[in-house]
Amino acid sequence: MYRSHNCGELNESHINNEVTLSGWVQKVRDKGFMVWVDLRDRYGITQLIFDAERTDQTIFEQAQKLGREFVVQVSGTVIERASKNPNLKTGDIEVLVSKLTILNEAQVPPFTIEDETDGGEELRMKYRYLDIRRNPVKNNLIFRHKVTQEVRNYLSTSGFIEVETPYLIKSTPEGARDFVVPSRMNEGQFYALPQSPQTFKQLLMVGGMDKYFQIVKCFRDEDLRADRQPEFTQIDCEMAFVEQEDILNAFEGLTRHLLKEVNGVEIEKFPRITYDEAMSNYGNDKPDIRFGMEFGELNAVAQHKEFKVFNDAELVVGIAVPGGNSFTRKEIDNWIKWVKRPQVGALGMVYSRCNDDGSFKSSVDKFYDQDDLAKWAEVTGAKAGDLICVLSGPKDKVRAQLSALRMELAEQLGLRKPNEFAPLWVMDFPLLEWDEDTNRYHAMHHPFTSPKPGQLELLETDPGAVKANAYDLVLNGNEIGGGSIRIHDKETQALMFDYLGFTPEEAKAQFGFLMDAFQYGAPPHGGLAFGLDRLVSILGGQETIRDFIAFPKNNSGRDVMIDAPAPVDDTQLEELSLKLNLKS
RNA sequence: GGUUUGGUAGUUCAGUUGGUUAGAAUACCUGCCUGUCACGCAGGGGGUCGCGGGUUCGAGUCCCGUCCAGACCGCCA
Repeated sequence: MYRSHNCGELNESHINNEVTLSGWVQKVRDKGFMVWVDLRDRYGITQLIFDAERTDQTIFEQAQKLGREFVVQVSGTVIERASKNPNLKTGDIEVLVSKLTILNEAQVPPFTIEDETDGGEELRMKYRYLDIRRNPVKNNLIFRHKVTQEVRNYLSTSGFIEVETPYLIKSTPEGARDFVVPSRMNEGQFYALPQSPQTFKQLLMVGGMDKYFQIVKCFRDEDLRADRQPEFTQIDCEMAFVEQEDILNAFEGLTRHLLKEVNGVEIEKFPRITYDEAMSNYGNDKPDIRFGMEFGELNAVAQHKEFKVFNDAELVVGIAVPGGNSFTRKEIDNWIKWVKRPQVGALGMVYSRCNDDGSFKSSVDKFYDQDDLAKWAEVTGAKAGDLICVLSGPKDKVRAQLSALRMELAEQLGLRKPNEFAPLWVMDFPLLEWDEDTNRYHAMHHPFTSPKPGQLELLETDPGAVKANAYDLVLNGNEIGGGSIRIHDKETQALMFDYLGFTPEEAKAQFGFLMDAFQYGAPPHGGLAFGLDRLVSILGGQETIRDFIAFPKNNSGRDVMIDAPAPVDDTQLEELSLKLNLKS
């Protein structure tokens, strides 16, 4: 028996008990006459004591030689501490060791295994198994387990069935780049790893599994970000015989359940706004509504003077920065510099200080008088002490720029509080999106999304204006889920493919199986998929999803621990009938 | 593909205008220490300044190239 108890559970009630513990050596404090060892496992830390008087001499000397992260097994008596440590759950007791076994020695780890480690990101990733011993990472993994467990509980209780779908499927040209897998048995042919189980879950609806979910890995071969991994996990859900309202209710229920069970936060009804409202009020289809700073469109009150920059702009739009009048001139200049960075791309920024006496001082006083500026304040909702920041330019660009500024300002001002949760639904997304590169429309969500009733005709006249039965669930400025009511008849689906530029042959070759299925009694259906990694990290109040993934990939899609990807040897290539054609 | 920041001891970082033997903290090793728990005290070892080239009497420092890492833009139906 390696252990009778774990390192987190012993307390005063165990005093005088004989116990056996196993774990890692966190720390050795050798005072000469006594040696204390902090023994750590998943559950906590228990202090071991070796005493020159009470402990056998060979064991005592052995204890003095223990190193960090040695794996040891000890047996001994639980005793009351002479000086207690109120910061530790087990701080009232210690174990007077009578038997010590070194199960495995350890090299000195490359970084400290402590909550505040001295290790950098790269090193922690390379030795991730050591990183996982640390509380912050360990607790995140446990937190993730708790979330997925609650998801399974809630959905199962609601009658959903978890069904696994295949990982080796077929590549399609729409959407993200596929990871491809060569097939040995089918020379020259490739599987693709799924970007999502989208078509399979629709086929499950045709199969009559009217409430389906799956916690499933998805794969996209695109560049990474702090919140984006090439393999990631979705909570994928689909329901048959439902309208949009049913789906929103079902998954608002799930989200509410998670917030309550995991975070102890109760939220009544999630607000709903349309995509168009989100864009005009926040410049963004995933607004963070924990703080105000809503956009105020200033065309009507800023284009009547001789200021050419504004007069020539499609959109003049501003936000009120709460307390922003306390910014120094230098700080404001830095913000102007910030919006002019190529990543943001604004040409400049106009500002107006809202003084406490009700007066205004703007960077364009030459053009605008106090009455004008008062109207700006009214439109942006600025109060005394605020700073109005105004950008102008082409509508779509300037909205994106001001949105970036709004988020960065909120971040710097500490308005994005991690323990505050503000979910909302963004509704009525456009069905199609113009693609500059290919010079055609492509599906904003995916090609299986149904248009709003009666809008199919608009496809002929004004395709960009067609709204879809599509919705996103947004939490604290992050898209945590998205879905739609699907097309479930062959004719409409064929029409969609046609509009998206598929020839009938291409549509048949790529999605024939789906359209075939639609001919055999496909029920009306729709669903939604949550990004689990992101959801967990937001509920956990942290920014990077990597800290909630046991073995994440780095910025270039590499696993630095196992050093993947890596070349394969020639016999493997031979077997797969592949020949490399390297560019460098 | 682009913008940007960084790479110096095991680790995290400092290193001024280009100028003596490249420092600090921490980790590690040795010794001491009668209740430690961020233990303390004394001592010690530890460096291809990412790599290659250039400028210079002299380069961690300046220039060019390159590799690696981070953030962001493009991209992510």
